[in-house]
Amino acid sequence: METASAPPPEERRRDAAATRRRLLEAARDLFAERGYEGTTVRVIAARAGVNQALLFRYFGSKRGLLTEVVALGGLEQLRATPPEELFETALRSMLTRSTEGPEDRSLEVYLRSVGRGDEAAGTLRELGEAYQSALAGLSGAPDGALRADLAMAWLLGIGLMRTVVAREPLAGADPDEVCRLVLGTLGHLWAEPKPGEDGE
Amino acid sequence: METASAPPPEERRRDAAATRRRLLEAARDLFAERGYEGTTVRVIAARAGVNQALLFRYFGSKRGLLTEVVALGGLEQLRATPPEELFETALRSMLTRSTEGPEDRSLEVYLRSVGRGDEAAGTLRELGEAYQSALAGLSGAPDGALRADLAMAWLLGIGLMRTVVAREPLAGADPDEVCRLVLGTLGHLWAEPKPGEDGE
DNA sequence: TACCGTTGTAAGCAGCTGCTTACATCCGGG
DNA sequence: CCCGGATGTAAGCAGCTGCTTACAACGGTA
Repeated sequence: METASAPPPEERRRDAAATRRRLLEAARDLFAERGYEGTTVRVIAARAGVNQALLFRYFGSKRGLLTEVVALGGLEQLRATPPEELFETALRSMLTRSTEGPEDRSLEVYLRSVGRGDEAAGTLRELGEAYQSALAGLSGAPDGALRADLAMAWLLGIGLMRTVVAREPLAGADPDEVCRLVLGTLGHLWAEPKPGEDGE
Repeated sequence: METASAPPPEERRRDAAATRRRLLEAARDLFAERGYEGTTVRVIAARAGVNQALLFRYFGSKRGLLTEVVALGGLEQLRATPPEELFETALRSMLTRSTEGPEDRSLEVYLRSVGRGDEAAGTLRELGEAYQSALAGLSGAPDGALRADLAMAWLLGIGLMRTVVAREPLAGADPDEVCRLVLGTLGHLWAEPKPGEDGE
């Protein structure tokens, strides 16, 4: 069938690297959609079109898979995005379910995986702290970290409300409109003065 | 010990009503702390000091228990609270883990139980819509429902961030301070104009 | 061609989940 | 007293979870 003149990729039938990548991509999307605990290894393997035992061969555990997913495009891409665009980027990617191209889903993965227990704690905490310190600088206030946490909390809540309860009008709202409302309001959070202090 | 002059309660050893109530209270607290899916029937029964089979005798299913928990202090107490105090009341009860007295935990139960799937959907959706319409009136804007959703999303996110990831500084922050920041910021959400429209 | 590590597969493990069943025990009314 | 429904208990069900094991099949190398 295929002309043998093109040697390189040619769809190898047994390809560990490709299998790893497919698992990684399936896990990235599923974790972002359903959270860590809401995603089963069987579903990950199925979406990747791979036997689930291979997940454990290549990543050791479900937790190990999460670690690699987060490490993959996560911290690095975070550092490449200017802080003032960080929140809007994350919010927009959370509001649009397009999922095309290698977007930065790391914040989304983090926020959606936050639910329930210590299972996913360690790895995700690191990513969360990185985002926290990036956002903290946006407010001149000395409690910038707290304000950053509140902003992330809102992001988390919006994501859950949209995809999990899917309640109208939030679920079907125009992303631009939601973005405008949230970003406009958050501007005031950064500026809100501490009690007993003048502005910045 | 006890004078026999008071016949009525006297701690009956087999008391269906008391057992029901203990299960209800245990479930209310646990659902608020861990969410619906994060709470197992065995844990509920254990905290209530009751055999878990009785949970099914009295409520039919875990879902049935949730329905009664929500119906209990939920919608009724919601209607008794003026809308402008609703958000602050819910936020405060979420920020303080005191858990003393029969507080209105209904919004907390709702928000914490929102995670994952359709399991708890029906009953909780009703409660959520009641809160939504109550909050929607706070903004004069025609998209008040959307803004109400966004406010509830923030509440949900703050609760999850505090109890689940327990990340500093949000986890240990002074409730009054958090309250002030959030309420101050939300004031701007109610006032934020729609594009192409003047204020209200 | 014969070999052997790499890759893929099927089955099953223990532990958890919500829920059910069969059975003790209490206790008020006859 | 004693019977029978109400109440409480122990055990177990099927189905799910993350994970492991024993084995088959491929394919580069010697």
